Amino acid sequence: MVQSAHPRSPAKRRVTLQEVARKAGLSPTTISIALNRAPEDCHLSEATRLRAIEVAQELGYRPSWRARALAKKKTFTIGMVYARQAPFMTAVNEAIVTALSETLHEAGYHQLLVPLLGEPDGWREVISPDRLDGCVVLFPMPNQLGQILAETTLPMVIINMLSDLPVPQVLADDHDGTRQLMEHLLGLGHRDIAMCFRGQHPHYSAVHRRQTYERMMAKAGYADRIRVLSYPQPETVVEDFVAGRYRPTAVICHDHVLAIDLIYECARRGVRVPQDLSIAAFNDVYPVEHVLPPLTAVALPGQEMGRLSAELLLERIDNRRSAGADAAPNRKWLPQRLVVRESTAAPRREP
Amino acid sequence: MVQSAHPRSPAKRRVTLQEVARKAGLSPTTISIALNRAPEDCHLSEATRLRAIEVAQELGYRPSWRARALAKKKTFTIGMVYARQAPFMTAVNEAIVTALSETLHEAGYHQLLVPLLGEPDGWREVISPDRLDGCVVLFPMPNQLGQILAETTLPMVIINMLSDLPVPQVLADDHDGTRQLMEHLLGLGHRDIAMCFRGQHPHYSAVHRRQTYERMMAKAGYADRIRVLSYPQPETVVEDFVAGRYRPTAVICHDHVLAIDLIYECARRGVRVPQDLSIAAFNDVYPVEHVLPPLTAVALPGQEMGRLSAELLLERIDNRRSAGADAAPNRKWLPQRLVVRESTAAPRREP
DNA sequence: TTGAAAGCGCTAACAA
DNA sequence: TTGTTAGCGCTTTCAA
Repeated sequence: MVQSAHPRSPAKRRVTLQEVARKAGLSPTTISIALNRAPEDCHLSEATRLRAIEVAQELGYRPSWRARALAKKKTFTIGMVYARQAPFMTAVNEAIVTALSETLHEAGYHQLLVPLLGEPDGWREVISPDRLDGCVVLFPMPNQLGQILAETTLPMVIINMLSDLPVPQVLADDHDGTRQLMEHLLGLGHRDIAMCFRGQHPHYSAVHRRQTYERMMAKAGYADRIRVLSYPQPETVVEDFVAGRYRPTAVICHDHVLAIDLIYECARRGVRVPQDLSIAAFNDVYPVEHVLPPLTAVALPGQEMGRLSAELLLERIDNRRSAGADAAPNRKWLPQRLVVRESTAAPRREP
Repeated sequence: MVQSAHPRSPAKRRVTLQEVARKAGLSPTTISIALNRAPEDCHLSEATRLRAIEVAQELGYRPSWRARALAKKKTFTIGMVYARQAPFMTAVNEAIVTALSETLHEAGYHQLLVPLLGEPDGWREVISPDRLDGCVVLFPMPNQLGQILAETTLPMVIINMLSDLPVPQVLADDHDGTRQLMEHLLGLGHRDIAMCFRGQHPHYSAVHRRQTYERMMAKAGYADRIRVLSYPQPETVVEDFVAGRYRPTAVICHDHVLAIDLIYECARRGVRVPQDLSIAAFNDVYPVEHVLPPLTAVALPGQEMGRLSAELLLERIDNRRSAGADAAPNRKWLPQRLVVRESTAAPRREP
């Protein structure tokens, strides 16, 4: 059983353009053009074009990604830069990353995970035009990253963060989201509305939500009822409520985790939601719809943010517009959507 | 203010090895060796070695990742291969991916996202030794992927799935996890224990959990009380319970989403957990600890799975052992951990 | 101990 | 319309 040199695994050597060219009796250049250029703008005789394609097919030719990357100075790779652990799977980022994948895939790009591990010098190594064609920066952003981003010429887009860098920033319109939520609550007849945070948040969403909350309370004539709670433990809110120290009729939570903790603390202490207290949250992600009662929430436009980010990035990659090409930050505020569920209702009539 | 040719952006041309060599009065080869080899096994005079490093430093030399990839036939990139999946699965994958990132990072590797979008031919393009040094396959795996994996020589590891491919598979020991949970429930005095699935699951976890459940019920003398529920809607379980059609004292849910829906349906219908019914789940991920009552759950060893996968992969990349080098699947079963919380308790005494 | 030369496999400017 | 010639920037024999 002489198996002519390949016993079982034919040791699959790569077929190169050279070989296709030789076999076709054409030059590598010609093959390259025939294979890569669209029929219309490839100035080759139809005969040679087809012959090139045919021979390539016949030999099972597959272009070498590495060689192409070197020659074209392009890796068709976009870095997903993030500090937290695997945020690309995290609830809020999931929709963003999924939409990014889809849009980038259509354009022939892949995503490289760039978790900010180890020393900043290592970050610089990968956040570079040599390794990537562009990058997307996700929340949160460590301080030392700013310097690196400022120095590179790599095209980039910053998602869900405010930055002074002169690059596109895709953001959620929290002023409008909060306005919608406040209108909903005010419309139900609430006057004692509190806003609740867990600790400090330098994030723009915290600032904007708070600003609009306070502005709308004032505009509705309830300036004296403004209350921004910032407890380390959500239990405190319910304890105060039960003890009668502070009894709002509605609480807006800065995020879904907080709201879910609060809703369960209410259940535990016998505070009925929404009869005794309405609860609303930001971030319409699992499991806000699966708790009792299902939460009214403002949804981050994750899909739109992902798609727009990809488009902005691809646009400036195509235009060879690198970082620093813009004079100022270019901020895109995307609208949020209020999803009303059972956790908010009209307050009980005042005694 | 004559700024000697660079107004602000010095148009940063890349510094090459050639240039460093010229400036140092040495050859590119020497510089390359001085920079990349460890001092001990780089047979260069200490003087030249230091000179090379010094000049490289001085010129701000950074090796070209693309050129190196071409020359060394290595991209230091690992593909994360996954199909679009139920959102709740991402929570389970998060720990796995995070641990993978850390271990791979230490070894100098990055991760490329390989969502299985578009046509399988496109998948083959990227799941290739030209583009990647290895890949990790995550659950679930589309049928057409099997063929591609079987044909490539790319080193790989399959996570949380059973496959006939002769490659390493990192799995959770569901027999043991279920045993722990069953011992917990039987120890509490439960006899009418049901196991609940949402629809069909070809996944090994469903099979193993069920097998061990049935085996242990039988061994405890409750063979006649075995009940495997597979309702499309979890409400049905609670409806039956309330109507008295079937009243188990404990239910084991195949996943946390199901358990949370169930716990919530119980609250709605007035079934007290755990007094009337104990509920336990698989997958110890958010928010099982944040619901009322917090759920007893079996934790998938995500971190260990991620780390082991990375190690197995790196090992066979180093050994140049590619797919097909093994004769049979190499399955690693990692232990799960039972986390007891408040959703399980002793059943009420029988009337 | 150091360097010359030949790849790695493709693309792109320029000729023919 | 096709082919020639240089790169792309580094690594790696192998010779000096």
